[in-house]
Amino acid sequence: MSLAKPAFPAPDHDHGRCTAEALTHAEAVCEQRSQKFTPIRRQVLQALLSSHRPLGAYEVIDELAKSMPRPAPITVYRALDFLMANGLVHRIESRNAYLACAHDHDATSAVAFLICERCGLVGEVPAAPFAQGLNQAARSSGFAPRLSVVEITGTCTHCQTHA
Amino acid sequence: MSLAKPAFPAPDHDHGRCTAEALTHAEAVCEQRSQKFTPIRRQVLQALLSSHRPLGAYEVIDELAKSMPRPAPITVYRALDFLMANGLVHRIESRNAYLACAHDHDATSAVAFLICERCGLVGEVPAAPFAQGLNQAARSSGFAPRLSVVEITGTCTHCQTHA
DNA sequence: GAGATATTATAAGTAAGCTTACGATCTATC
DNA sequence: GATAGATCGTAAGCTTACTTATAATATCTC
Ligand SMILES: [Zn+2]
Ligand SMILES: [Zn+2]
Ligand SMILES: [Zn+2]
Ligand SMILES: [Zn+2]
Repeated sequence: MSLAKPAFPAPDHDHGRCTAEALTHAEAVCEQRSQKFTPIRRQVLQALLSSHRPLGAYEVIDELAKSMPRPAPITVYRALDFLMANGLVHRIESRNAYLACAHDHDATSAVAFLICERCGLVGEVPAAPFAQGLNQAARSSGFAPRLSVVEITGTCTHCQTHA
Repeated sequence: MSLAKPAFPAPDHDHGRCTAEALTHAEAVCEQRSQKFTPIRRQVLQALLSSHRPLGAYEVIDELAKSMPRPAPITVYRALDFLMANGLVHRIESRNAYLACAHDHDATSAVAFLICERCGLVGEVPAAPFAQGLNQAARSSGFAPRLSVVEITGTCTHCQTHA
């Protein structure tokens, strides 16, 4: 509920507002970039926003099927591609799944994901604090890093206290 | 060729020796743990060792099919599970693929993977130098990290110089 | 309002990743 | 040498992930 969103979604956060803000943000981003935030793109984003869990493409389809004629895979993939290209959705590599980005971070700035093994929720933290160490480790091997995937599994605060 | 293996496999390294050492190491590990390094497990590891590229399960099957009756998926998955459980193989999450571990690192110590976009080779670097920063970033959100997936794509030394 | 461009719908298909089920064999261990 | 546990073979099937291809709309531009 605070203005600065926490890295990990609190169980008691105002998710309605959380969703609304994300949609508003998406509209703004598309406006800014002269990109069209079409109905299907909005619906896919809404499906992902329904939780802070990453959804596989077919889970998105299932989610959408609840409120519309079941979309074809290609339809969803196109929307996901669009949303990712515009920094509105992240792909969680270790899950082959997609997560709505609830933050207003720079599209180029790297993030790390915190994946709770117990409840499945996923949070984002900025990678800036440790990105340098990461890149340095790569460069010391003569490797030129371009994109880093950092996905940390563990237990979130809430699940730790409710063991 | 040096004793301390480089993080990224050099194009001119003695791969025969590299493979032989990895197999010897695997034998030793299994011996130590009273685990059986059966023929199929050895063959799967050898298939992965044939390159420093991560192979998908079906690529492993294809590789094995060259020198034996085509194994069933389950056969390969069982062997992969065994090899991973014993720290002889890593799973590259961003590729859904498996990589033979050529290093003698502690099974519990985290590693990061360097994935060359051009040649597909993958190197390992110890995550120790930046693991602390990583864990701290997670803990600052009250998150208890257990396992980190760090996969860095970019360009390896060799491919940089041979643009 | 004609033509170009972007987006979506429809249909079908490919292939990877992984599992379930069950019987056979092999290997300790008593 | 009987029993239990581990491993492997065989067969089949399921789900997810993603693509190709083509036709239909919608939107923009002149
Ligand atoms: Zn984000
Ligand atoms: Zn949790
Ligand atoms: Zn390793
Ligand atoms: Zn390379």
